Amino acid sequence: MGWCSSPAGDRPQGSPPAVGPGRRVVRLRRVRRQVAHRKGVRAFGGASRAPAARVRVIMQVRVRYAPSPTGSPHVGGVRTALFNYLFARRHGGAFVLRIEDTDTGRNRPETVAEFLDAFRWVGMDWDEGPDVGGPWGPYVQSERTAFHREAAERLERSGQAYRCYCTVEELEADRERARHEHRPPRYSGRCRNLSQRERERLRQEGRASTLRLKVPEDGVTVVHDLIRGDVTFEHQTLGDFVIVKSDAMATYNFAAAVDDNGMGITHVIRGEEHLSNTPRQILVYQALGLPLPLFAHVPMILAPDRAKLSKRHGATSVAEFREQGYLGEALCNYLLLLGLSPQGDEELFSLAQAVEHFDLDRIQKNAAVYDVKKLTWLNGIYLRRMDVDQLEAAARPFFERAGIPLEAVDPAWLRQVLVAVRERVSTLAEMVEAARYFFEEPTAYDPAGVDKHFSAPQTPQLLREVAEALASLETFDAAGVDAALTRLAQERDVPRARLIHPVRLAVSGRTMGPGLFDLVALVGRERSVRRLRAAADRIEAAS
RNA sequence: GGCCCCAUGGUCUAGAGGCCUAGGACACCACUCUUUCAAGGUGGUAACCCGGGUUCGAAUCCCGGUGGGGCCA
Repeated sequence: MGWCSSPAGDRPQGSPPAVGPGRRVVRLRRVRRQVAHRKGVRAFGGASRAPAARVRVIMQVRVRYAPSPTGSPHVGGVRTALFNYLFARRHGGAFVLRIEDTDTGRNRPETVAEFLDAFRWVGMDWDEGPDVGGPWGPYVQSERTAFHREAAERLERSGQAYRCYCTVEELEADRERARHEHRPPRYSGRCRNLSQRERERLRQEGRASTLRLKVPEDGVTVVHDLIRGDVTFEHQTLGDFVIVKSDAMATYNFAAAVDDNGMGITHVIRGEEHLSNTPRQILVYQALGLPLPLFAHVPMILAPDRAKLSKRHGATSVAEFREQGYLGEALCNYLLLLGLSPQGDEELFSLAQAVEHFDLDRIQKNAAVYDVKKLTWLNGIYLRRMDVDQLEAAARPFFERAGIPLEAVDPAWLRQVLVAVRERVSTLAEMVEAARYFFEEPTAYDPAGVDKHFSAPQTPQLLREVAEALASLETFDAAGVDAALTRLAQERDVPRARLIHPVRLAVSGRTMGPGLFDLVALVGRERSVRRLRAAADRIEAAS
């Protein structure tokens, strides 16, 4: 059968023993399997039921990310998608998106667009998906129910699955008993060997039924995980699990297996939370006589309190980061750094560069806690290195949203402001606030600054003199402002700093910001002069 | 409760038995640059979960414990 699993004692040839696979062994095995794969030993067919048909084709890598549209995409999901994307691009394969919308209760169809949006924003594109279509569709699970039904019927007909008429109460009681007796809470098998007559009688009673897969009572299923090595599950602990619910919908494990096969997926790369489900899916593949894909379970991302990510942890949804002024490229870089280590010490790289170096071998096994501070640091770097035109485009919406309309603003001047201001901020949202006084009159002066720089008795007088000097300046630019202030400081025999600090506070309302001469030059002659005089007035009025 | 995964500073990580006096990054602290604040530069504080083995030698391999996480309903 496939390369990934085997009943007890029936190990595929060429597979090394499961005992203590060191990292090195794992890698060797990985290479070997990859080769088998490349040779295209077996064709992955759509609904193909002829595993005997061996076609020599170059096997194309096909991976998928399959989100459930039940909420906003969060960083963990996006990172998993990123890994899939990288793997596909690295191996010249196809990256497929499939929407798993069969959990009808919690579905929010409108979030599908959010997912696509988030993926595009971090820089991914995909070869097949609900929006672009493709030859292996449909790409929405609820439209694939016919495949699930067909597969289920096949299993029922062949006796590999059976109808179970147990009621919820009965199952609950079983589980309770198992818990008391410290046994695994698996299905009792009560309906497994029902006679034709008994089954008929229960049906007549009007009992709802589920379809369960017959799991071999003994033996094990081993998952040959590309990241974790061999993981063994005893069938004893699995029990006959439900593959079709009483409402005729396929369960997750069943639908996922049928669809992954039906869409020609060769590598299932997904979050670690699915590792425990994998033996069930493997059992489905085997019952159906389908070749197995390769599995790789990537570690999860945890919130700072080490719990699973959830809304109460603040910004974990990609949309929130975006609204706070993080850059898609920066988030992408950060997510890649979480759980994946580049070869050298260089931590800055683009998605395209990551493709060059991507290797499942370098994915960490343990869950990672995300740290916004590092993301923020990275974002600042991206902000500072960003092309100015792109910076302008990215920043505009943030100004508009902050109530600073930009229609009347000269784009060239805007870009200069952005460049001056981006040196000292980490996000676009911060940038807007840091730049506010370039667009609006300062409404208040920094209180600490007032104490420090407005308290000297001669300050109002000096500010007025600076205003005069600027008003009569020949060329109003940074160098001119610099010269004017220096000259005035000499004439009044005060240190330059005695002028610079009050002027900064008067013109910007703040004690920090870009170099003062650039700042004044950018604010402009008119407004600078006006603000200097206004500050002088206010100081005098207050004393 | 059963099963599964995982374990290097506060956080992300390097580490494939001797290159380890455990390396890098964020954060933190100090210094430096400077008209302010940042950025930059320099330096610093800080980790192999615990206990047993195996070995001449263990962060690294094995076993057990502890802790964290996940799945099952």
